[in-house]
Amino acid sequence: MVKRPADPANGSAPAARQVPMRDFSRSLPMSLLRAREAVMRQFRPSLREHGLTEQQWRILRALAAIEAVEVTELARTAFLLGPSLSRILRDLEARHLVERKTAKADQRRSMVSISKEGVKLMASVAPTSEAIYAEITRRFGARKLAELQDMLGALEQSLAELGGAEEASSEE
Amino acid sequence: MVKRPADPANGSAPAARQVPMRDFSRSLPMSLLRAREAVMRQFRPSLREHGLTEQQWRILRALAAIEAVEVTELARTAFLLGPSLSRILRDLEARHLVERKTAKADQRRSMVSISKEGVKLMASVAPTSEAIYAEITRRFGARKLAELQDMLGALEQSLAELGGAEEASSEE
DNA sequence: GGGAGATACTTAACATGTTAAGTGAATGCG
DNA sequence: CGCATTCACTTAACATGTTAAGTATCTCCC
Repeated sequence: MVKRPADPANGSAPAARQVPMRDFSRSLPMSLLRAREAVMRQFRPSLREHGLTEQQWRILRALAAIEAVEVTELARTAFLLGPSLSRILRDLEARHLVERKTAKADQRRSMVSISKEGVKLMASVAPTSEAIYAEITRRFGARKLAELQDMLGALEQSLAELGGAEEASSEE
Repeated sequence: MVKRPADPANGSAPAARQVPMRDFSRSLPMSLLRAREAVMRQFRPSLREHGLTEQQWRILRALAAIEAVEVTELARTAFLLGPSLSRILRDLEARHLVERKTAKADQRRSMVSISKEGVKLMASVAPTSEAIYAEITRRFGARKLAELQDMLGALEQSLAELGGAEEASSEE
């Protein structure tokens, strides 16, 4: 707790304060990151008790709403990159929480679905999860929450057209 | 592009549609995640061209504003966990982008500062970075952006008091 | 002044993010 | 038909997220 007074005379003077930029802590990415972390911090303990990570939970939730999906489609729904999903599915399958079988019409595709055990696990997690979400909603305000979600959606839209990778010029 | 018609008669019926929950894609964590990803997708290519990851850039930015900081304080500013920061600092130091020296008064602490090379690198990245940020602001609207940041801050506040880990009961 | 406990990191171990490459299976077209 | 492309994943490799241990210092109090 002894807040030491910085001591700038600590040797040679470092080369700082020379590139003026927006206050870092108020940048949009940081705001979004902190907000999301604040939210997830509420859920993680509960998920952890049930042996699930955030991403595994996302996958189960995505699967719970449908009969079966292709891996690629699931990746889009759960917002995971292919490689991550590939690994996680391997593990979830080993734990018998999801099932997978190759599509008959196209041997490249595999259809993924949640298993009975998976459903059971979800049922045991969902109540707590919903309760936490409800508490968050209560604290922040349902109206404000809806408003926030709208703005986030609008932000996504604004940047969707912008693509996001075509501007490299000097290398390759 | 051949949108296959789901084919639910693909064998045994999977066990889905039994745990009703909010529409997954509209959950707050997902909204925040997607929004943040949409934003970062704009910055990553530019950072990558300069051989920096998002987190490395965060660290440099945090350091640019001050003379020197303790690692713990830097972790808070750059919003990184200790272990991540420890690894990244090791690498940034090896690349001579940051400097580190143990505090004289307390051998446990080390003071981190950005190097001249680090400043130079920042100077070469900052313009593009600022331009991208400006474009995002233009597209989404400066007013809405400020409003969004306010809401995100408010959300953090709402959940700050809630702590975020004291509710485990059955284990340990 | 010496040992218990708190501090400030660092390591370790495992899971995911991210990009690139690899693999086997469809497709298109000459 | 035959083969180059495209597709739908999976592997690989490296960086970070996340939690738990480990290590060296410091502090405090008897």
